Amino acid sequence: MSEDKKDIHNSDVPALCRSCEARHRGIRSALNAEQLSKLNRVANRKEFSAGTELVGDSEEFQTYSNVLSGVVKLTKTMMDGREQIVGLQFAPDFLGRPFHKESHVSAEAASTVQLCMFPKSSLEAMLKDSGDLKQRMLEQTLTELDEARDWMLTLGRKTAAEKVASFVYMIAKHIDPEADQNEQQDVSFDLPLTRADMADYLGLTVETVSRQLTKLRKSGVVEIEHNRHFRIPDMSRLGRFSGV
Amino acid sequence: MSEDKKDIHNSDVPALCRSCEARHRGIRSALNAEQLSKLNRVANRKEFSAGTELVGDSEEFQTYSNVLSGVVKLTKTMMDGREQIVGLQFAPDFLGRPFHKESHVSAEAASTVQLCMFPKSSLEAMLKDSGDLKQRMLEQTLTELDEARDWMLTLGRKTAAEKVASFVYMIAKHIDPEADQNEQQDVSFDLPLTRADMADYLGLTVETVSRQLTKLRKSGVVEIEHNRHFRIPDMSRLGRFSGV
DNA sequence: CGCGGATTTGAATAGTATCAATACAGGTGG
DNA sequence: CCACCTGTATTGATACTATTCAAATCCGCG
Repeated sequence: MSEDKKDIHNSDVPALCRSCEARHRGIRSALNAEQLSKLNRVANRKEFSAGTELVGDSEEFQTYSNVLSGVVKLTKTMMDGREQIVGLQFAPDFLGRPFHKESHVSAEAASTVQLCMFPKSSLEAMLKDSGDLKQRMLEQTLTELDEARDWMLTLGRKTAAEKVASFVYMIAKHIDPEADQNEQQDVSFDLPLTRADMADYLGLTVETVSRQLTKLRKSGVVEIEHNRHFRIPDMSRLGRFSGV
Repeated sequence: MSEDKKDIHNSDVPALCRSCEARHRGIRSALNAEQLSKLNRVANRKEFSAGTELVGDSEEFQTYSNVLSGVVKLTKTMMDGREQIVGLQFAPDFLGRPFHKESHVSAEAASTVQLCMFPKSSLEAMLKDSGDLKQRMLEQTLTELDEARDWMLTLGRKTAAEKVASFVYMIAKHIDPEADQNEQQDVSFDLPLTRADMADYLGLTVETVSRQLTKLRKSGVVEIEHNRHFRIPDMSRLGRFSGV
């Protein structure tokens, strides 16, 4: 409480948090420097390899996290095994569901993931008396709700071709938020997800995803190398394929 | 600021707010009695008939509202007219998108709707210094996010039959939150939406919705009278049709 | 009682899923 | 360094679900 703000940016913030990307990107980070400094005493950085289950469905969780790097997928699964990805969390997103004992989704590392983990109680205590933290939390949650609603339109009303184009567009824009409507800007990236993940995100089968990617490739909208590396020569063109 | 709490429950709260259902149901109301009392000076109750557009897409909105009665649908529309409902707001839900100038969904009265409306600035001022309000807001937003994610599973992975059953189940449970898994409880209600609305919520066509409702009726899972009145003799049975 | 919108029903079609086989990439051990 | 092996991705043929187009029926209402 009596910490000097200047110190926060120096020795008071341990290497753990200094290297934590969550400090750098403003908007979607639920924690600011001062709060991170308080949390550092109990925080704890861990790495998980792709496929690791971080939180099971209906499982009681004891920690919250910030994503430092990699991608976490939030999924829902039906009894017979049908699966739907309902959210993707990139750095520096906050991971967890305040005010609920159990998670109603399961969280899995989609790629290698680094998390900064801290106990439930620590965050909840901070949430209680920091209006600023609540505010940031509210903002991230509202953003996630907006994204979920955008995705509902995709799931409910778009064709397979539009779905796949929308997905690629979404990822590309996440990599380079600037590239957009106007000029023909090019973006390239390594997709952190498998075709199966794409299918689970889009409510399609792997085969359909693959076929639609082939179509996009043949029409020159995307270039794909080694399955994972994508290049979009013209974002506005891809945008047109995703059906606005 | 110096208002006496006792008064809040009497004369200080005008008829407008005394009758406002938002005061009665705890969880999803973003406003408590004290806050309502402050807002009452600028609040304003209005009624809209089914089909009225409340907020257009990309429109700058100047007011927030609480839903007093009826149902508001939040929709997204594609250029070519394809439409998807991305949220339904019942009393006493809060309606609006804090921290954004424009709405990214359009809001339309699905039935006759009564709203308690107040200016953007009033709420935002309150939000600034009331941690409690932020908290309630955060809770409603998290709940809406949970609901959106549940619905993503429905949109992405369920069959038409399961979608329709899921929708009826969702509405029934909204009417009677108690009725549920265990015994064969019966619930009945008047559906506040048209078949076209159901289709837009489920990502289906009206014809498919109609066919699936017929199937459900013929198998005795639901009874339907005059198109709008539904009775579910056994909620657990309906639950089984919606595919968990 | 008749009108207009909403709903149901029917037949043909289109879009995805399913099933099956092949190709490819990355990692391992010889 | 190469051959193999395993998981991932692509491609093909067929089946099925939901859409589309068309028509009939129902419902609320003047």
